Amino acid sequence: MNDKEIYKLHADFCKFMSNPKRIEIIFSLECQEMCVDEIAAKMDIRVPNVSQHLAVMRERGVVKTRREGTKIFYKLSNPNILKACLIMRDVMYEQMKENFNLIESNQRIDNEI
Amino acid sequence: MNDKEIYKLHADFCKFMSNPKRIEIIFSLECQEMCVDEIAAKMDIRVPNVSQHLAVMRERGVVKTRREGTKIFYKLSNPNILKACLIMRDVMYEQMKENFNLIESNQRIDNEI
DNA sequence: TTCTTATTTGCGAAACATTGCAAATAATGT
DNA sequence: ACATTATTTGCAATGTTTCGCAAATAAGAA
Repeated sequence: MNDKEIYKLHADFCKFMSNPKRIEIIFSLECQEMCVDEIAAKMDIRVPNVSQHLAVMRERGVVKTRREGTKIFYKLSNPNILKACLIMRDVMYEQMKENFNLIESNQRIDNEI
Repeated sequence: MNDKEIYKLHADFCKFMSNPKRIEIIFSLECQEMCVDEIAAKMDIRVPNVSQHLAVMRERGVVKTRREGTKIFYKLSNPNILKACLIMRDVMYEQMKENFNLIESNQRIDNEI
């Protein structure tokens, strides 16, 4: 397997991170297993749509399933997936704070001119 | 700002992770600043294409720039971005290893039948 | 100013992602 | 077998991403 193929697999594995609904699903599964209709109710979106997003993540091994009667429970396959999401959220928050401070100090300069 | 808006910003900030070329750029900037044509040469893709990917990341604050004459040097805005990428790559490698072991043990079972 | 080098931008074509809805499947109980 | 509940799948419409190419911009040198 060459470098380019690894980068492709890596990007494909991380694809779930580029969609707000999938990010929300990941955070919903932080502390508990949930089944499709529970997630759909919590997020207030349609069941087939949730199922489609979960399918994307299950195919890539981001989430795992466990059947219990007619219900299928979903959970994160690895707690480090949540860890990576939290790191990225923190970096984003830092970025937002810095940008806000930049605007603040520019306004101060503007007032002084 | 409500939950849904945060998830949207989060997904947008992580968008760079869902593309193999952008992942490769992130790893290229791991230890050093680089300018557009250096990255293009290293990756063997066209300069405008690299510039477009860098623009996506600069707009979102994933990379920062520094001008030096006609050259513009790019670097990661925060080392934790690389950390998150490395965590995801390791999770993926673990997953691949598990899947491989599953295939191996199924082959053993197949031979025994 | 004109030339050179480095980078960005605009735009169109092709590929891909997202969603809703209806229909299909799957397990279980009557 | 039929009904019920939970989930998935197929498909079409719409929206988004990616990429190549040509043209535009930006800094510096001749």
